Amino acid sequence: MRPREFDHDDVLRVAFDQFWRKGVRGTSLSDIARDAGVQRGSLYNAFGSKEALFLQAYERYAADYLLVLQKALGAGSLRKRLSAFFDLTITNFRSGSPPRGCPTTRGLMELGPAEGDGLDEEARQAFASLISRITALVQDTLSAGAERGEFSGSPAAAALHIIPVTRGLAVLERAFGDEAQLRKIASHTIDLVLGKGTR
Amino acid sequence: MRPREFDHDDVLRVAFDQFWRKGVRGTSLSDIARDAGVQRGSLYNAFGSKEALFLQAYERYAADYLLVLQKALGAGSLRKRLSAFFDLTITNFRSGSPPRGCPTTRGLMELGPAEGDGLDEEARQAFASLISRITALVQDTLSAGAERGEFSGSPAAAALHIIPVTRGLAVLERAFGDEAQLRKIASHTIDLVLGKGTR
DNA sequence: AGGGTATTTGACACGACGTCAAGAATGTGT
DNA sequence: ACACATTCTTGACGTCGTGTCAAATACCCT
Repeated sequence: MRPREFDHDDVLRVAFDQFWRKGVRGTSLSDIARDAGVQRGSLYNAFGSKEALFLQAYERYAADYLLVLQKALGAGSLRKRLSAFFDLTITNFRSGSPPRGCPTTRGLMELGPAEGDGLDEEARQAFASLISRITALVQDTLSAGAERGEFSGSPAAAALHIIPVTRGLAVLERAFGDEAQLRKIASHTIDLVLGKGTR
Repeated sequence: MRPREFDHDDVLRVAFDQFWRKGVRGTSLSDIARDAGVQRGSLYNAFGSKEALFLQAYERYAADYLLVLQKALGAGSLRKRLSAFFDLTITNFRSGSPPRGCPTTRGLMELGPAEGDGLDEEARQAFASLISRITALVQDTLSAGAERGEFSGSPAAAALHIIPVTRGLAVLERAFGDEAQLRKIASHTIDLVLGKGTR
């Protein structure tokens, strides 16, 4: 066996950085190869295809991101936890300059189920999986809050409400790029869920 | 002058149908040309570029969609109007088989601000414009409801809350394809905004 | 009828994805 | 120590998509 001349994880990191900044369709394997100091053909040999490379890079990101979220949601009052959740969400897709947006949301729209290529069903599942896990995390947080008397509604219903808001924030970020607006919506949503509504 | 051999609007309709089903990046001008019975070069001559063609087709869609929305939001109690709004939203991106999703959300992620090409700022503006107009429409609906005593909160704040939810629904539609879930979230959001929260 | 003008048409350049065969470098068995 | 098998690397190739250009074409107008 001939050994690899590059580090598998390094390539994954370089690749995801590009995918995040320029989108999957907007990033060519030549770009990644140049940036990683690897020949394009080696990428095909090691990962199989552009989509497979993206998926591996994305799974890495998703696992890391979940850990960060989990840590941030583990302390403080329920309000503080929800606040931290939204803050992390917004900070995540306002990172970089220009802001890189939400890779999950963007990926879903770029690679999700398409007519013809039945291939990207696997991609859809990867994105859906991260969203599901985040939903579960938020729901657990709400449940814990309910047990401590900080919340008196249905954790499942509330989580099912919070998640689409965060997905919507990702869309609005890209449409308007107005971080203050995002934070306003986030804080308003927390108020609504916790019971200090628009009334 | 030599007259056009095809109908400008026909091409726009055919093009948007393809863009909607397969995404902008996933639709080639050859596809559109074949489907419209036009030579590819003629499209470049008439519209300039793929993105310009998409933008014209999208503006047509946006104008039509706004009219439909406006009509649907014009009658009934506030609750009925909001319900009609969400229903139309969901029905819109559950249309077709497989469901075509939300062209605005997908377009934003496919064509929004990207590193390098400063060109698609125009596209971003088109998407943002539709979202803004829908926001204004919802806000007006809430204001009218407030005057009639059906709502006692801030129309601006409530609209700013409802819109990201609809954007989030577009994302979840693509991630899970579960229409029942979307409708559940919608009805829950109405309850929250109108004051029957999770409490 | 004829000239000007815009449209059509096909060829071309370029870049991207993906495949393939041939070359190169290492571990392994004798 | 040497040869072999196995994997990685490298460059060439095919295909498809975007966009440009010049030549051919068909119509309107005078």
